[in-house]
Amino acid sequence: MKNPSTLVAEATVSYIKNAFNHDLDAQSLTLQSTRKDFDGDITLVVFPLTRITRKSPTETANMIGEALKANLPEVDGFNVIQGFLNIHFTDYFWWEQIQYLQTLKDFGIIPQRNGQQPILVEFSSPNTNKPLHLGHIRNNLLGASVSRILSANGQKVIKVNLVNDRGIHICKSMLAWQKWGNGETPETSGMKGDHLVGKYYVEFDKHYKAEVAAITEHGIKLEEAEKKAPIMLEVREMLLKWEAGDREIRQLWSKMNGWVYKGFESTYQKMGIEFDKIYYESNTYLTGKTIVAEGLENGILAQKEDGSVWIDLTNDGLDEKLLLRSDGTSVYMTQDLGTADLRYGEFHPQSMIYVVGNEQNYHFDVLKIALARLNKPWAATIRHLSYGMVELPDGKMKSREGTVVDADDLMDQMYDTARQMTEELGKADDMTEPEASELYRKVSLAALKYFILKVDPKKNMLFNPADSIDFNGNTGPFIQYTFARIKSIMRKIDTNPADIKLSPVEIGLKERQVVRLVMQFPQIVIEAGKEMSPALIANYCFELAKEFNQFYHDFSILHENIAEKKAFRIVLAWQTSEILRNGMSLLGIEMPDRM
RNA sequence: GGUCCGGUAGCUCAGUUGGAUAGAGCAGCAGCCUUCUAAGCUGCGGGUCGCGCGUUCGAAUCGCGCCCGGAUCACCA
Repeated sequence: MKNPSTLVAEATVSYIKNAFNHDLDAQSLTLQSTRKDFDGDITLVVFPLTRITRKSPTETANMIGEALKANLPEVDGFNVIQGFLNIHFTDYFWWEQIQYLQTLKDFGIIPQRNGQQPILVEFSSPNTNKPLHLGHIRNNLLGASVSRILSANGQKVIKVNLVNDRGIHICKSMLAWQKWGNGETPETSGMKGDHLVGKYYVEFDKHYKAEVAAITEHGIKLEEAEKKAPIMLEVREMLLKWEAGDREIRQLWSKMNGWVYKGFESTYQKMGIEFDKIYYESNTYLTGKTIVAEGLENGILAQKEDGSVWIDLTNDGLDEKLLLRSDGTSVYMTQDLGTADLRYGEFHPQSMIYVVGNEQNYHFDVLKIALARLNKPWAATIRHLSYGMVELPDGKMKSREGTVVDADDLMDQMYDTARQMTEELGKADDMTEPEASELYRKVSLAALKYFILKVDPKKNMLFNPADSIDFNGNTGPFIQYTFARIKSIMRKIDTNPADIKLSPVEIGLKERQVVRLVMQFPQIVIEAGKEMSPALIANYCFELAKEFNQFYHDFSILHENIAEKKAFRIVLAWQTSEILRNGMSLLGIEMPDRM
């Protein structure tokens, strides 16, 4: 079934061909949805065409309008305002669209195509020295949502997580626990494992800062003091022991990481995040070295006198970049080269997407070029989904300064707010306790997820802990509420909306607005996939919900006297709810049947 | 300093390949529940789209130059 813009575009092209013997590219036409304050469904901007017609914009628009009306049975009228041709489609056309939708399942969602290479999406990628915070939430929600959106575009998606489980920062919490932990465990302390480990990371920093301060008082420079602080020397030694495979250290490492994983697992579960495959840096960090060694052999890379290995990217407008330290240990870039190569070998994906903050844009520029130089042609398929920081009113979150918004705390707070608000409104009065708590969970998560995902990924966004996330207006709960209202109507009828027989009806202005929006959904899904932007889905869902609410307010569905109209409205409402459910599920948001 | 990203209403954000009078939400004010759920709907006020020049029928959108904010340019990750 053709959509209105395609119909208009094709008819316009053939008219221009017939009347002016001019070949026009359908793509070059500017077609847009007619603005609300004008009468019509789709608008053709005719200014660019006046060069061909050699007539005024108004004349041109009128000519095309007449031609469309004559040649397209779907078009029953038009008006021209200053070079804008507003085309009006018949009620029957829109009615037919809805009738057609009735026969479809999951309109706008493209089923997975067979025989395709998968797309790999890496996201989350936490460090095991502290619990997840709001920044991680944005990362996780984006990664999960983009994965769903790509799936909805017919792709096979593999979600991977790369856990940064080793390194000096991990040793810091280990050392602090060793020194001051008194054998404290999640069980004895009653603390979630990741929070407990995070506590010792902060503890380390506290002692470290004190030591540095003490040293600088003796007139020693800060830079030197930072290197010489005894606790820092100790932690470096611990890292060496770890790399040497020291039994005791490895055991401590496994134990504390185990606590963290258990903690992460519960946070992920609350958030509704899951992965197809989890990589651990401790298992992959060595493989990058092999690639670097090969590059050295082939003369692609250069070794300096001290033994460090570099790649020269000055020809690409970048700098020289270190790939191996002089002591032979690997850096972040080294292991990323290795992990990428491993993954490519394992899945042969058509594309590898990395959901990583924009602070690492440079890193990914280097990664792509470095891999290409090292004869990995698939480097070109790497895409960095770079997203902006989540900022607090007084600037960036800093874990060491305790200004982070903790993921678990935030979700708990949201849950409490949802409960409080629901109770105030009396919405859960006739629900059982499990039903009610399930509702609080869905509503609070919707508020949080929507709040984050509605913002264009590449932009920084602000979170103000003082005024908590809204449940009214442009929010997740607003859309859920619209859905729940429709569900309530559906409970009152005894037929399955899919089975309702429709006959042609007159379609009112408000209904028409809803129908037009409904029909746009597939295009939005495609666009969101191309742009890797859940925000497009979020904004669309809001618009649809708002439009439906206006219709709902102005007209009755179940009390409509004319049977054909009533049937049409029921089906339209049902379609709206299906699209809201499918759209929101692309954001990882669940819809409650009642609220 | 080099590179990249951003600057739209008091606040948080939309604004498609350049198109009509720049839109929502929140906050403020004023209304709407004997009728399908008021977490809703309606109305009002609120703007030098950072600044300037240019490109053209037309610029928040494209180009150039400046101003402001952020990120990054580590033998950190």
